[in-house]
Amino acid sequence: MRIGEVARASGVGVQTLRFYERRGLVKTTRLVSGYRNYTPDAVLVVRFIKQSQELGYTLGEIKQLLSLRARPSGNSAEVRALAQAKLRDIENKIERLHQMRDGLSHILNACACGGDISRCPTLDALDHAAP
Amino acid sequence: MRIGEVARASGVGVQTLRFYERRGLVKTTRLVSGYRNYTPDAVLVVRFIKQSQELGYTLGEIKQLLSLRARPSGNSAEVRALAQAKLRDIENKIERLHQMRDGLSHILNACACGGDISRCPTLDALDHAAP
DNA sequence: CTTGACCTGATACTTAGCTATAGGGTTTAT
DNA sequence: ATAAACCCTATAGCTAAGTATCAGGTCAAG
Repeated sequence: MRIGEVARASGVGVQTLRFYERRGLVKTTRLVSGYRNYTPDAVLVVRFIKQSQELGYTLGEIKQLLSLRARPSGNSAEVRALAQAKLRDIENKIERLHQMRDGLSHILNACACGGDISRCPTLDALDHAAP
Repeated sequence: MRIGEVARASGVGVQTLRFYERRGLVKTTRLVSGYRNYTPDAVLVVRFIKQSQELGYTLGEIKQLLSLRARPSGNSAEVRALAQAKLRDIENKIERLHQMRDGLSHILNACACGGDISRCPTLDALDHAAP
């Protein structure tokens, strides 16, 4: 695939793809013309990058996550430790989102203010999301 | 509380607090001297901001989340709709994190590669996180 | 065999979210 | 009453992550 195709399929601009390549997030080969040649897998990688960014990861962290997928030969203990660390991190985020969700859904459902949030007596609910 | 106190208690710099005030995220009153006067609540707000950022929210979105807590008089239907939208957003994030977690924990546990990730046959696991 | 859509690298600009600096006023302890 | 530790505004600078522009090279269709 060429760069424009990948851009359309993954919903980013071509500049962004070149930028990701410079940052080592997406690999390409080159045609004789100099054109970048992407495998269809690149589309998945780019979508993964975008998803991860929305979940609060930086490009540096995402590069690490992608390296777990890239299967470096040897040194599997190190890779395993990284995967474990990332797993803990993800579970941490999930828990904090649960707290936010509970705070918000308290406002929306459990509270006895009859739908009128402006007169809700327990609106410190969101504070549970800020421990 | 004065700005330095709030900064220490919430783990950010005083510049950051002044910046948050300009962006309308943290309210203050002023002493005759011109010094900012914070309520202890500001510490919770700042921590909430930091937590939310790590979960992928921008300051603009966080301002909206905080407005749910600020109890604007009247117009509760609008506030309720916003809360509902944010709730959906949070549940969406939780789901995507679950997918990432499952992909990663597959690598770490369920896979029959005996701990050697570099020879794991099903390492497209992470792709499930990139739908 | 040229036109238009595509690609190249290099460079510069933009936005978000801070962070630092300059030049000064306030408060508190000695 | 003065030094240290705090505060003020204003302005400038920084990093991350793009986004735009320039001056060209490539390729498929007509």
